[in-house]
Amino acid sequence: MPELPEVQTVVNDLREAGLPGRRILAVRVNRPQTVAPLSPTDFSRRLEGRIFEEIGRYGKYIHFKMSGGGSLLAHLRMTGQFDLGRPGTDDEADPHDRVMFSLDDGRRLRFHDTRAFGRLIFTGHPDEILGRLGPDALDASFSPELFYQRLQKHRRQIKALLLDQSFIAGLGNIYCDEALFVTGIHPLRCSNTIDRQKARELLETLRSVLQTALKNRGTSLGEGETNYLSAGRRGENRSLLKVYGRAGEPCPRCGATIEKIYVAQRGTHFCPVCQADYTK
DNA sequence: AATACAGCCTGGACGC
DNA sequence: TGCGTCCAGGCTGTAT
Repeated sequence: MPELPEVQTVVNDLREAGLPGRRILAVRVNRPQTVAPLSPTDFSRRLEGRIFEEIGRYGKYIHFKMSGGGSLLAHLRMTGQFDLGRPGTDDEADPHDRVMFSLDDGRRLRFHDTRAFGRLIFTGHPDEILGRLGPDALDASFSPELFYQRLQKHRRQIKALLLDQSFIAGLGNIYCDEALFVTGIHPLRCSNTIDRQKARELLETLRSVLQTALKNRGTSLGEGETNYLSAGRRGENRSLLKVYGRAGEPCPRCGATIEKIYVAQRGTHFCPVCQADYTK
């Protein structure tokens, strides 16, 4: 499931595949909800003729800056994938291709999304959406001191807070569990009980976990079509996960049994010994 | 302010 | 083998 490293991998792959500079000749919307709130007709009309100029990322959003000043914001949610390849025929139509862009070099950019949670938003004012997000987790100007100050402003379960995109942008369920384990912080610990030193350690660990995952092209968990892929390739980070998806297995650090609980309605994996410092 | 929960989806895992 | 049931998860909107 795409979090920051997976989204950044998609951005890198689309850049490398030469999407920047390509002009959209035609847009086909197979699932109207994917491009809401615009209608399929408006979405298509407003994008046809524009050139993909730059591709960036903020949090889990992909930000395509288009010629003429508009922006296409893409959120992959659970199963969204971009595939930039040769044009296909209708015979090969995939029922999960939600939107297709025909490009001026004969290729086709497909937005494939099995579970259909993903969104493509065309807007002239991307800041209205991106401005609601907290600092990007990898933004170097987001300092440990600022992170500490922001933790102090809330009295929330630390994992719930890290998952909140308006607090810090880019983290999801997998990398939160991993970073809390490495730092030895219980996922239910109250955010304002984390001291300056521990806050610094947590932010540095989060970044280290994300950077490592990025080097491995992210985490693919399963084998089916809902599995994360970019440029047709799996992410190779799964074997490095220490607690996520390992409930019932021994902790790699102390040998205690990894537990699974629910925090903010998400499956949460942790070691009850290494992360025992639970303070309400 | 923090939390809970339904809703959006559907493949895949699991149990019988 | 085949069928039914439930789970996974990001995010939004609503309720408590």
